[in-house]
Amino acid sequence: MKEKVQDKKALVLKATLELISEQGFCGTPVSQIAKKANVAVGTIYLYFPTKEDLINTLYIDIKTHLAQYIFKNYSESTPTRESFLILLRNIADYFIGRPTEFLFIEQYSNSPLITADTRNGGIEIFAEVSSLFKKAGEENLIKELPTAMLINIATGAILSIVKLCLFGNVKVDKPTLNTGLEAIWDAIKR
Amino acid sequence: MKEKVQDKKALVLKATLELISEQGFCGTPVSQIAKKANVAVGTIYLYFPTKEDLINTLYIDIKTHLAQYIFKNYSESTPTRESFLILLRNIADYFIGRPTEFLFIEQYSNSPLITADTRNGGIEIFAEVSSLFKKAGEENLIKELPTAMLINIATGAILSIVKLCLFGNVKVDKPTLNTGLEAIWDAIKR
Amino acid sequence: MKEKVQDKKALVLKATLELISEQGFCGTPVSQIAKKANVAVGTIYLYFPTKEDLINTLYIDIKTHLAQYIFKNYSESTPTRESFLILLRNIADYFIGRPTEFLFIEQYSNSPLITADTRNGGIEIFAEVSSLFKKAGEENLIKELPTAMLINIATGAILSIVKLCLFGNVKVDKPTLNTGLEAIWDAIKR
Amino acid sequence: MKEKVQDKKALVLKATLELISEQGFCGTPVSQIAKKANVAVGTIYLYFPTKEDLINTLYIDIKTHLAQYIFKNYSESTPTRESFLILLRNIADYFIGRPTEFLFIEQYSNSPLITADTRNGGIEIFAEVSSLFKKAGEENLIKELPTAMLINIATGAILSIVKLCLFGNVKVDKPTLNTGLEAIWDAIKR
DNA sequence: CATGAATGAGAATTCATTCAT
DNA sequence: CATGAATGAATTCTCATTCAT
Repeated sequence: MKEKVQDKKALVLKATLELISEQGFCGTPVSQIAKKANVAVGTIYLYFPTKEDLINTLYIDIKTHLAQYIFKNYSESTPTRESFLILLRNIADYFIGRPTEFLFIEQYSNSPLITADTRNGGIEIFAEVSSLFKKAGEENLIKELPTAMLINIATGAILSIVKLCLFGNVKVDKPTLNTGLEAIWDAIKR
Repeated sequence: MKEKVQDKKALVLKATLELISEQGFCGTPVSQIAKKANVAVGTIYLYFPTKEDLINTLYIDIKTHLAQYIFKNYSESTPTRESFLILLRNIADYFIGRPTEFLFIEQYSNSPLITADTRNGGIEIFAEVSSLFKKAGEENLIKELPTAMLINIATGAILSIVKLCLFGNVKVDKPTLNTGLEAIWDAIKR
Repeated sequence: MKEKVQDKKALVLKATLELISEQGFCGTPVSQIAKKANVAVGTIYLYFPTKEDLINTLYIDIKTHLAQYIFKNYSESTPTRESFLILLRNIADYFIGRPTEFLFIEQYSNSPLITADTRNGGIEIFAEVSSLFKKAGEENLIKELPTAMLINIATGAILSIVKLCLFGNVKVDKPTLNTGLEAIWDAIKR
Repeated sequence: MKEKVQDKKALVLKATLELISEQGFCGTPVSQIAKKANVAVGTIYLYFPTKEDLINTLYIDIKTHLAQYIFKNYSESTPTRESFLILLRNIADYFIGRPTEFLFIEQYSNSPLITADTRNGGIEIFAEVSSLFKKAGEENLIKELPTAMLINIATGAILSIVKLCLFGNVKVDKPTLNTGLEAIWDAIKR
């Protein structure tokens, strides 16, 4: 019974993700989402007060999911550089395996449709990542730049690499990708 | 008389840019654009067949403008690394001075609203940049990675730095920014 | 067990009355009635085939209740004028003590939502009142006007007085009210 | 040009009045109003921000129109009783010639759809009528009751008489109507 | 060229009603 | 009897686009 409910909600979110990342927010009527989710239009409004709410929930869900994924195989005891590369690789893996999620995030993280609450809400990756940078700083491994800037350089670069892997004209093989990740480290390291 | 025409067209594009980057495409009716541009609704359709066309034109305009701006102070004879840094700095300068353009590009470069033609059209930066990378490759200065990947790393990083400068919580001063740009070079360089 | 049933039905009718007289028919969803009545939506449809039926039942209920109330302290043997004033006072008392019922009646007695059946149905006050007017006529006490007109003058006036008492800016005290009722008699009397 | 505009607005109001007084507010979709007014749906929203606004405008319009009509043949110099009867007759005439307006007013003057602003807004009849009652009071012609109560008695009665004329089973001829109006005076007079 | 009133297709949202539990 | 999740028809309202002036 309880599973059924989660079922419908999840079906709606899945359909929304697929349609909206391909057609955009205004390009996809709620009716189409309903059809794709095999659900009545009214049912959507049973779980989400608004079409905008749907997209915000989706955003949070993906961010949360990503946050959990990012720390796979990650341990405080691992050497800093390696830790860093693991994080990068996890991000890459996550999105390369999920082109739709990637497109969605790329399109909507800067959209006015995403409320400030949503953008800042959800699980916090920042703290953990910051502590890694702090450790790296203490070990004199990285440049003397504001952590925020280092983080931005790294995330900007990694997402751009993912974009290349997913939609670029060239095929990126594993070793090339790895070298790419290491290049990001080179940007960060002292 | 010809200037007047260009005047109206430009006014419309300006209004569109400002409104759409703040409120999104579906969040801004054509009527609102008309009001902001001090122009009648019908006038807009004199210059642009479609609302979508408006946004696509805007996209091309900005890309073109950026392309011109990018090669300021750039010369083939300048040493490679310096050339590279000049390009990065130009990109940064361009967008830091134009937050609205930046927001617009961030939101719409991955949007289904931008047609394939538009995305690939306009003035070509790629050729010139590629030749710089080729030169750098011949000089053994950069990593043995596909040029596309190096470009993506660099552009991803630089845009992310711009985002930090424009909307981040920390203020980024000139020297910090410069060090950031150099960090990007570090990612690229062998 | 039977009482329980009546209980739920009554709860629903009570909630309907309160909500609908305040928010109007289209302003109050069945779901809201259910919530206010502490009952499931489906339960309402166990007792009433339709939302419209709900309002019609309510209308009949109130009319019936009023009809019973009207003849309090009324007796054929009482002098005509006094009888008349008793009826007026009973109507006033009934509604002044029941603002919600009053609002409901005022709003819906002329509404197309109330079916002809409902409007004419229920307990008949008319017969008894008519016979009072007939008696008054025979006693040469009242004007030579169609009974219907006399009745309309009286009911129009009394309901309007009630409205003043309930929602007017001035407070109406007992003696004033009584004088008002007597004024209505003055309209009727020869 | 300007007339055309007023034309459309007026057409919409007329259609609204006719449909809504017969079918009720929720019984008449905006689309139906548009059809009856020979106007596109969007046009309605060009003049009225909301369906509710439509009904409120209508209410004000009718009240204003009535207010103008009420003082036909009315003059301060006319003897008080006659003045009073003229007012009553004007009200009767107005509504007997406009059954639809009457139905509308009866249905909506107590409806929550009519905002407080609307109910209290528009042209003020009250002042003029009050001064008539004041004069009557000074002439010792009327009962010592709050003016508000006298007014309510009179208006309640006259509207109820109108209802009888319009929808009652008996036909009311001119002399009968006049006697009815005089009966209302009897209620008021000392 | 410029205008902006008019259009009506299409979108988001609501809500009376049903029915499986 | 009671429930309330699910439905989808119907409704309000928006807005891109047109066209007569």
